[in-house]
Amino acid sequence: MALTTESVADAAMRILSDFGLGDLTMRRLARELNVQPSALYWHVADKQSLFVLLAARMGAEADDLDRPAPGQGRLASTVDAITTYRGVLLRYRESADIVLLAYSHSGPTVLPSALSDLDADTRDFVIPYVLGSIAILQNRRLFAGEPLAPRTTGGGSDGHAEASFRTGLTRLLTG
Amino acid sequence: MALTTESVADAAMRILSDFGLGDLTMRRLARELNVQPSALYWHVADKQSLFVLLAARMGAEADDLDRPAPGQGRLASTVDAITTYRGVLLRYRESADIVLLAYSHSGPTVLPSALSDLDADTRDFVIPYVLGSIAILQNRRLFAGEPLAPRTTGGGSDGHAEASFRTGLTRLLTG
DNA sequence: ACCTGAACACCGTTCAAGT
DNA sequence: ACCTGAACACCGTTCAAGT
Repeated sequence: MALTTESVADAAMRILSDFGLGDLTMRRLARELNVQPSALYWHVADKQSLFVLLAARMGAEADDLDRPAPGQGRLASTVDAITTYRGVLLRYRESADIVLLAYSHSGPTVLPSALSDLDADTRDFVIPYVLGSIAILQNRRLFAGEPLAPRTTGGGSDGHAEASFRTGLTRLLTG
Repeated sequence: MALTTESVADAAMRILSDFGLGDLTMRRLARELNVQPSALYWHVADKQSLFVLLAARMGAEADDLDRPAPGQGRLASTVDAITTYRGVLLRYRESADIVLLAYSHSGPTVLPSALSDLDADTRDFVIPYVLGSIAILQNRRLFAGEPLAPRTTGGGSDGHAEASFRTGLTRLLTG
């Protein structure tokens, strides 16, 4: 049952999706793993670099989910892939705050390829839009306070919010 | 020298612009004001509602600065006003994180009129873009770590970052 | 009405020491 | 190599009690 960087990140992902960012503390994480808080620092430099790990995982998760529909233009499949990413982030409570930090710190490597493959100029206004939209949505949910929420974990669409997201995204991508 | 909600907010703005969000704690704030931490809670409900106060101040500050240039179209003057707001936020280290929280919590009232006057549908993709862009820029600066930084406090333009910001903004506003 | 003092229940991180 | 134990320097918030 030895600790690894992976097992630490796994536990962190679970805490994040089940309880949120407020409960994702190094001490809580250690408790969950039945070790002393100080043990974590052997496997991870500090909390910030744990965030980078988590962000990269969510990016990879979106890449895995994303098999582009055939007979689709470049624009449409990019919009779809980014929307898939949005769906992934929405499953991890305040993930957008984490990704925002991690991206500011480590650059596009923490993002899914749908975003990191864009040319640098496009990235500079698409990424803020994507992360900003999700962050606001997630913080709104946080304040709405769902103590035992009807978490729509099902793959269903998001309704108006998702449609609006796609509209803005399309405007930014069609310069 | 009695404490007021305003004097608390004033001190908080000073700490934010001089030292950043990491130093903006209730205890530090109390120390600066020569009172016990508990004294603050008579004037402000909690830290979150202090953030709402700060966000509203920055919105108002942008409104004050903004005298629209004559002979300009609606689009151009909106872009200018929002760019002015961006300039205000950039003077308060990690302000975008605060405004993001405050906006998620309290809605468009904490924003400058250039943003709150937009119709609801436009707001839904412009505001995430604006706050996301500034948040990323500010966090990048934070990690770049300027212990005794050459803070470009002068009113000079921001170069590429500002130009890119305006481009994206224009795309979003011209549906 | 406005503030102090003391407490409660926490944080992230470091580091000698153990195995 | 990997982890414990103890410490350091903090947090936000509450609440009885003082003036």
